[in-house]
Amino acid sequence: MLIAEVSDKFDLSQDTLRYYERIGLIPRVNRNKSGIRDYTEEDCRWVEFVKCMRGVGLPIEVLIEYVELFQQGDETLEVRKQLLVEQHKQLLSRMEEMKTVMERLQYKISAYEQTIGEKEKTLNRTSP
Amino acid sequence: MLIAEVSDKFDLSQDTLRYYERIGLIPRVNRNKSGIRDYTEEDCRWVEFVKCMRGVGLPIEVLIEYVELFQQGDETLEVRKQLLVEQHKQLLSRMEEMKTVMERLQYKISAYEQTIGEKEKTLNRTSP
DNA sequence: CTACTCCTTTGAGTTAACTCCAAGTCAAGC
DNA sequence: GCTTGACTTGGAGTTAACTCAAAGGAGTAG
Repeated sequence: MLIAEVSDKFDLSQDTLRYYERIGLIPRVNRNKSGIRDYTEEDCRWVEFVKCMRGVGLPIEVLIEYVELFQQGDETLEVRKQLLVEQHKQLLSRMEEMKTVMERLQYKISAYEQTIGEKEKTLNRTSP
Repeated sequence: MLIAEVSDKFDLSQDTLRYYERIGLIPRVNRNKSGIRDYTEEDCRWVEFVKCMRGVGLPIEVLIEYVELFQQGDETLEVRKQLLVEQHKQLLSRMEEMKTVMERLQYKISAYEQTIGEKEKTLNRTSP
């Protein structure tokens, strides 16, 4: 698969794809005889994985570390698992924070509705 | 309240507090006769509000707009409410995304546990 | 062969959100 | 009166995460 197709498929610019590879956010992609990137299925899965994880804010350094560990083989299974567990935990606590903020927003919204409702009542009383 | 206290209270650097004010993320804080910021209770509530909302990723521009609308008075009640409703919606969809990512992580973690478990069995079989 | 398009690399530029710095002011302590 | 320290301002510097640009190679169309 060429970079243009991967770019379309995952809605990431070619520059971003090259950048991700450069900094080790995905493993190095093979080139064909003329030096052009040829993404395998597995490369695509990495791209998709990274896009997904970045999308919810997992730090780049963590993902880079994950790729590095992955490339070191089976000895790092446990460490990789721990890394995922830690990120899962982080996501959970961020979600909890978001939940309380959403409740706060909802409270404020209700207060606005209340206020607006009262304004309208006043208006109806004063304008015949 | 002096900037140093506000800085401590909300764990934001003085630079950040000044920056927030400069870009309109909080309304302008009054200065005393010698030009030094003197935060009122309301200023503090703004700081806390902004810190909270930024913490879950509400965009700065949106918050700036909210402050502007607020300062325009009661005519903007409805618009402000809509703005909050929209942000509430955004948070909800981000939370849904995070939830599916967390499920995915959990799935991966289980797969790791499985694999590691099998490795150990093999080890136990081969080492007396 | 020439032109064109798509890719390559290296390195520089951009944007957001701070963060730091220099020069200056003011009030308090000695 | 001088020093100290916390503050002021405007503006420059930093970092992360892209994003763009310049220079060049490979393969295809005319």
